[in-house]
Amino acid sequence: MITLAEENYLKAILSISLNSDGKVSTNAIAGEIGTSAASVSDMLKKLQDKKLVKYKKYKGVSLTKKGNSFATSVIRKHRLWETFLVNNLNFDWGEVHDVAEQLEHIKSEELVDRLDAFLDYPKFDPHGEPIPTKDGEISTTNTIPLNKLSEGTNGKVMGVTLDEKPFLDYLTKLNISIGTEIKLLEKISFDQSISIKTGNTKQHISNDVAKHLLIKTN
Amino acid sequence: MITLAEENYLKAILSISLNSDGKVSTNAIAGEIGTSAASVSDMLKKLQDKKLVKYKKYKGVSLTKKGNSFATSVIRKHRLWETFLVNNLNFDWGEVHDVAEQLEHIKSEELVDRLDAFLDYPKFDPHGEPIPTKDGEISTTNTIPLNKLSEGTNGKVMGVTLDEKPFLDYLTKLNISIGTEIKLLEKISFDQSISIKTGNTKQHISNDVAKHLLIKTN
DNA sequence: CTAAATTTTTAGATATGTCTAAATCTTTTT
DNA sequence: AAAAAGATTTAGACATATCTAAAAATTTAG
Ligand SMILES: [Mn+2]
Ligand SMILES: [Mn+2]
Ligand SMILES: [Mn+2]
Ligand SMILES: [Mn+2]
Repeated sequence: MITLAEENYLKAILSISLNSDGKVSTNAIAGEIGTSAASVSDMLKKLQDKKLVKYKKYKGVSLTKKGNSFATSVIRKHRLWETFLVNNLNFDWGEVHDVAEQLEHIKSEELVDRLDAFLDYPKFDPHGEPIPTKDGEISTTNTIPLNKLSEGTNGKVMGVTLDEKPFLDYLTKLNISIGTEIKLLEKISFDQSISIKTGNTKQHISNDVAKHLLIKTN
Repeated sequence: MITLAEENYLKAILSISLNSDGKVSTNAIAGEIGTSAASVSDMLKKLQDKKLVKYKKYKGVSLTKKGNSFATSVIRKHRLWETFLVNNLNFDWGEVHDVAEQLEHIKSEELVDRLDAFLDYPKFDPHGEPIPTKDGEISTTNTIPLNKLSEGTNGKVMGVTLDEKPFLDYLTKLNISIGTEIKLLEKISFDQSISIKTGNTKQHISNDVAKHLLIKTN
């Protein structure tokens, strides 16, 4: 049996390796989970014993096929639950992440399958993040983070890569949500902050915000 | 914070005290949870420290107001989830208990409220068991266990007091579900087994089965 | 290529929840 | 009212998951 803590470590390792390449470091995992590097070291040994990761001391870690499959399944459950919460229980997109962190650990294949069917096999969650299929496929989209676009480019917000409430509340305040058309007006080289136009209003946002907005250019 | 294990103990204490009176014994809890009496002793001390139970060594335990409120809330969540699983995800009534045992521990008041509204404030779960209201009211029904009825009585099945799969599968095989009209034909004094008539068919069931069927007489 | 800085691991504690075996308390028999 | 039986608690272990502090390895700088 795989425990809740183990699931969270596997998910963290997958998340990190999707946004970087090569082996995942102990410190990166500690940062992602909000725990000490010592705890991570301990856990990596256990995951190694269970053949869920490939781990060489001091050399970082990567998921085995089995580990990747578990991690993907947890992300699938997380995103399906988020979709349910927003679509059916009328939660706001900023309110669902914490509850989904709990629901993702409910163990029942049948439940996930039926929830998926009930939701009519959604491809993306309320944050525009792709929902892995039952057999572990994660669809990739040809989107670019807003901060990587060049000045003058037009595009549409397809998703966000952070689903914490303060961030999403700020986006709501900026009148930005999935589907919003955005034009990148100007990039300030001093701090990489960005001027954008949405509808008829100009706004200015930090690089930290821009990098979490996935844009599909027109 | 109340832990998952603590919630299960409180729920067990409430369940037992609903079907008996006076203090709840250590052994009864151990039996209900499927754990050792030693573990129960340990836990009762912790629950006492948290003011969730009133406990005197060797003298049994009872829930405080606070403990009762938590326990009721867990049962409410359990039954709401079971209702969701049957009504919306097309689970059979025998398949939902184990998953609900997990879902009942998800912590989010908002979630429970919204689920309740989504289900349109159901009063009973798929097994005919009453769903406590948000403020902890558990409706009582004027039903009698089938084994307590006298010969010749007619009635309707309003609920079951056991929701394990083997039992519910057997009921399905007997063509008995909630709403089924039953006539008690004969009680055998030797083993308290019972002859019944449902529709046009006569069947014979044990006392063990009959006692878990709640009947409303016509 | 050494020395300093950083990262990672190990050592030793702590908290939770469980177990078995032994001790103690309570209830039932005789 | 003692002895036996039964219920309950305590004692001592163990597994999981976490932490801080110290040691060791690796990486980066000078
Ligand atoms: Mn999320
Ligand atoms: Mn999401
Ligand atoms: Mn149930
Ligand atoms: Mn039920």
